[in-house]
Amino acid sequence: MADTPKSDKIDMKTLAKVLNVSIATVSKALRDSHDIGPETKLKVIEAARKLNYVPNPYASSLRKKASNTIAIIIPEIADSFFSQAINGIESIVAIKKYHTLIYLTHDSYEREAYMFGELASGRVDGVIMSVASNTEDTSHIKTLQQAGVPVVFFDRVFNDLNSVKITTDDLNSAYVATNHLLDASCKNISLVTIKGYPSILSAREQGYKQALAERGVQPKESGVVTCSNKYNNENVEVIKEHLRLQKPDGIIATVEHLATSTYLACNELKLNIPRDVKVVCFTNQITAPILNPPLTTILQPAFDMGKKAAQLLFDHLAGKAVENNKEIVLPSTLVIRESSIMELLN
Amino acid sequence: MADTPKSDKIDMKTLAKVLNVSIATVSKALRDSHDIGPETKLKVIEAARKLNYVPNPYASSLRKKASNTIAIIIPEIADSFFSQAINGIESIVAIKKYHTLIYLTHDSYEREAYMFGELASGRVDGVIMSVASNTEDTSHIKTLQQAGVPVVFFDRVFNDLNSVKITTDDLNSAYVATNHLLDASCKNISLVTIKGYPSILSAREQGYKQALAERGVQPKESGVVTCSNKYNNENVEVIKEHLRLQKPDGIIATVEHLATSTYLACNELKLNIPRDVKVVCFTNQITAPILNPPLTTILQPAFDMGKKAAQLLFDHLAGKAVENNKEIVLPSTLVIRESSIMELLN
DNA sequence: GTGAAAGCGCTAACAG
DNA sequence: CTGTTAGCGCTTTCAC
Repeated sequence: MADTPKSDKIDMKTLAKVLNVSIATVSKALRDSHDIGPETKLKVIEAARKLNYVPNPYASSLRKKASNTIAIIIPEIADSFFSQAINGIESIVAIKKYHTLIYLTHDSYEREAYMFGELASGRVDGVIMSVASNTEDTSHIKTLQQAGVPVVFFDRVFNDLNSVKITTDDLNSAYVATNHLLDASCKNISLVTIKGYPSILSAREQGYKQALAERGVQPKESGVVTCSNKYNNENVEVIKEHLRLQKPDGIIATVEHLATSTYLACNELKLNIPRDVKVVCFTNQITAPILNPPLTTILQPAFDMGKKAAQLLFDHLAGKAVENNKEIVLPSTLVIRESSIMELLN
Repeated sequence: MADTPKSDKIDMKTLAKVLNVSIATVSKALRDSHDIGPETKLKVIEAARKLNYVPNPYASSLRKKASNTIAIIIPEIADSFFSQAINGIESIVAIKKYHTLIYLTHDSYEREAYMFGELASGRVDGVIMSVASNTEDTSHIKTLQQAGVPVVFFDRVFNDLNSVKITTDDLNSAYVATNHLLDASCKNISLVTIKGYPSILSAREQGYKQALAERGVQPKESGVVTCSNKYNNENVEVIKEHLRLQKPDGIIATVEHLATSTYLACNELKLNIPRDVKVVCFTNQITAPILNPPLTTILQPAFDMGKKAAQLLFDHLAGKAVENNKEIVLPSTLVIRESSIMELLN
């Protein structure tokens, strides 16, 4: 009834019949095997092209025990860091002519573990991932690794796992950002952050505290504002409350969407950025320069992190010796704009 | 040498052996077939769980001629519209326990056509796509459809193709935006846009021109600024040039990254938004309210478009009668902020 | 250089 | 209710 007239699928068998050769010959010719004569090869390839032959990937995967597919497992996608990282991964995957399965954990350990389960039995040849914020048990990851599937981590990594990790210098970036605010004569700097995220946000918090301590400021717990993971109005309220109570003159926001919340909170309280509060945020959003005021950011090398992760995964798949516990740290850069500058430019 | 001790893959055969039943019984028990006794079923499921059995997806796909996988084919991913749409798609895919392959065309017809080729032979059960800007020939799409793979379009669609399409009311949104600027007493409104994108940007251009015409303003060609597809500095120069020559007092930017370019161009020329130029942009970026000034946007229902596209694809896959040429139009909304407002709020 | 045959792991008839 | 059997479409020894 539907108008989808199944066009006659042509497979190797029919191809072989048409060409009056064996199916084995077709297979070898198409994979450019050394033991097929050049004319035969040409004939086969020509016929395949003409008849629009497309090999069945699953038959081939089943036989070869290789899927030519990788998985990307990340917490979320509507985030410029992750989407730029995907671009980096894709830049390599496309060259290798692999396929990419994408899975979003929405920062849930349960989903992450479920997804890893789905990847057993050869669905993918390798995995690139950034772990969910509430993942503590890593057995799902280990199980997959033990099954022979390499897992490369980027951004949010697990240090106790024996595998390649691509990170950026979170601790140092926060350290630099904090010092930058101190240099801009902030006396009371707060960190606006999110619960969880073991590896990465705690590194940022450490960098922040370390910088304060070195400058003789005792970091107090009340300087850390804990927001929710989701982009919502609640966070604006939490930050407003903090601004009212603690009256910080500097804020470091540790994740992208908290920039918006922080700006809105300041606006609603009629606090001027940077005069009353100076702001720095970890974000890759392209709108940073046109915010009110232009936002000082810690720009992460998202694309390159994704690209590097993919490169190392493919090195591993190609059997190249990849140091098992390799940890690559790509630098983030502090891009200074008006939101953290002392003297207004006018 | 690598420390990846292939754990003994356990398959149905070994599972059957352990349980002292036939392999068929195992298969049926696991798929909850009606003709297996409840105790046997339990025994099998229990053993499978205990031995950590995971079915080989490719063997099953090969046999069933169904992959439980769909493909998303989109121009780019570092764009809030597309990443939010993916979230919408994923919200359904996750429920259906399907898998998602993702392909980025980078707006290239050649890559798009290549990717469609890869999808023949059953790699996916269905496709959700937004076409590349320079795709004119649709034979690659038709070929896949004729092979029985349903293709659902969203956002950038082809009208001559016989399939489900999810769009937003681009023409009307531009029409509304233009009228909004006219109401704000703009006399000389320009459209900042991009070459190509047959379906969607031309609809926006039409809406713009139609609104002008109805208000007795003859739209002139010089009112349309053509930028490049990529986010770069060149676009800023093109827009500056236009601002200098045409002195528009209103600008409608048709794609997300042109908001940044337009703001930067105005800043560099020291043109005040909204006093000298009022700006409206098609964008879903969450930073719109904190720009300088807050940006009036045409907000597209990205998540819902993706979700609806996925729902209809699964309806089709489930054999439900889906009207073949169904076209669903979800409304965009004009969110008015300071960038297009006549009187400053102070 | 080419072909026959076995089988990857699973599902679906069909018998019993 | 359970088991036997025949493939899905491809790759890969191993004979010829």
